[in-house]
Amino acid sequence: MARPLYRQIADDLRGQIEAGQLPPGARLATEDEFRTRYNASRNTIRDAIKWLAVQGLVETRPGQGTFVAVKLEPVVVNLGAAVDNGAAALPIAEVPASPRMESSIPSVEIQSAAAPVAAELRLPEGETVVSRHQRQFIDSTPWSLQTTFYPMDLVRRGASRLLAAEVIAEGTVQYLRDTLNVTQVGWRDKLTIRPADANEIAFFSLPPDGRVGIAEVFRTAYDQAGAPMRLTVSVFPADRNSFVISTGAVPGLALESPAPRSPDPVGGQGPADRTPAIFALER
Amino acid sequence: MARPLYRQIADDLRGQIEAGQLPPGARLATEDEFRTRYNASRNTIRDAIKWLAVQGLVETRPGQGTFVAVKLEPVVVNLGAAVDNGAAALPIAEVPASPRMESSIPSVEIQSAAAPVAAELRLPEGETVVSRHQRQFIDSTPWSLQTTFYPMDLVRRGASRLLAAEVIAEGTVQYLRDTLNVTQVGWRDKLTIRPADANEIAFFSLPPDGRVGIAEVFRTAYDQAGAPMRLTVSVFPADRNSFVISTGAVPGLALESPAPRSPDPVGGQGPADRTPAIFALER
DNA sequence: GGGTATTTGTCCGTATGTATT
DNA sequence: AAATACATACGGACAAATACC
Repeated sequence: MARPLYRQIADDLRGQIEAGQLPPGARLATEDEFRTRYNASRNTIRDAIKWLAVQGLVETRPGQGTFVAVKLEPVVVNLGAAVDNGAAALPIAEVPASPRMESSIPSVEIQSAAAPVAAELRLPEGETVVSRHQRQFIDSTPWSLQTTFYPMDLVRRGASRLLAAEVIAEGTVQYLRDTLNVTQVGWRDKLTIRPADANEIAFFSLPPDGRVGIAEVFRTAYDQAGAPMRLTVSVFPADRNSFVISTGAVPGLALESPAPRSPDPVGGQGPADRTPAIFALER
Repeated sequence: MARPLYRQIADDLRGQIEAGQLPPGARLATEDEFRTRYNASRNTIRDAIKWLAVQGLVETRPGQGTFVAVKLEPVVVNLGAAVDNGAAALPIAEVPASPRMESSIPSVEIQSAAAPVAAELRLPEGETVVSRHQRQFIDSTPWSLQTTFYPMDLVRRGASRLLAAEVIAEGTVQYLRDTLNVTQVGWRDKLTIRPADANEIAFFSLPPDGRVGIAEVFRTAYDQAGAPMRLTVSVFPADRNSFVISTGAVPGLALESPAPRSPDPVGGQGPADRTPAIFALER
């Protein structure tokens, strides 16, 4: 047996899909039709289709049939300088009006820091932290889950509004600078891909077999003393998001050629704390 | 039927794995043992194991058994300012000596630009480009595939060494500045997750069912005129790499507190063109 | 190297359940 | 309610990969 039969069938179907004979959204033949077409048993046909399904090439819908997967237009998430440099400095073209992002009211919890959180905030494991969790939507469809952790010490020193389950209108970066003279001078983003958990599968309506990965962004922000002041963890379904980082002088996404970005010291202005990433649809 | 039997079995096994009863690397019982333990048919047991395998929780090895997957230590890929700002400015701790990266000799091709390449380089589709492809290894294990595209115009104007199938020792950024006075002033990285293709599965020795995604980084670099001068596409298996982006003043990964990064205008120094990402092992 | 036992992989057939039209 | 189509579950047989003697 050179290649297993179900793989030969899968490869044949893959060829038809990639050649465009079966465009995205098209319905494939039924399992029974394939059974006679390929002279194979139904289970073998199902193995072939499952093979393609795991790779995200097709999806099956009970009672309806099997369909060529539609490629999702990726949402572009900006990480790095172009974003948090202050909204005023952004070329307007990078913030289109059409897609509207909404955030849920934050839910606030007092937690003991798990190991990854403690490590990023340089706290002993188990230390008390404030967690502010929000769900984010684009055009009412779930887009990301976001949790920000603050050391409890900030609250003790007077930043009591971190405990309020409501949006801090001026942004927590501004609030912490006004209240405690704690200024955000930079941050580090770490992006990792990992399998989705049950919560994420439910919130994002992902296929239940967990084949769609999750992009998890840890944003650790530092104050003027070089100490971590917050950790924001954002998660996005990996199949519908891209992440862009601009460094140095980069022309805008739009047509005009902007002036090279002046290398201002990066301050904490802007809405960096409310949304760790400004987004833009592409194409 | 509340939940399908194979899912109940899978959930039971998942619980044992997450509770640590079955540590990473441990061998699970054989299908036959599970068959009696759960009083189910072999195919049902296999469905349960396949469900876990798609999620990367276990892996099966013919003739040997089923094993709890070992989580790979992620390699950290730096994107953004900290890297291309010039190697001399890097805290030494970020470039550990232990893991050694090797690159293959570049293979050079003259190609007609596919749509994504043409779009990034702002060329008409089908325009001629030079492609320089390299395979990269860490400690002799495959780590990334990298292809850089240059507009053919650069060669016509005199950068003929782009056609040589050999490493350009001083770096192509330096070479293009010396030869054509084309200076790299910035770049944009775009990271996308997509399924692995057959080539990538073979090179990286990924599980053949394509459940491991690929992180694809498009780095478009711009010259002093704001025109794209090169496009580097790097691909990494998504299950064993993290990506970090530092913005503003960020303390080094090590213990010492470095001086806040001075906002120098970003030049094209350093090995940015040979390796689009400097790496560091973490933990 | 060869042979054998073990274990997973492939393939078939059948019956019944569940979701959708 | 009926028909259609995929999902679950069982059974069996043989192939292929691995380990061990």
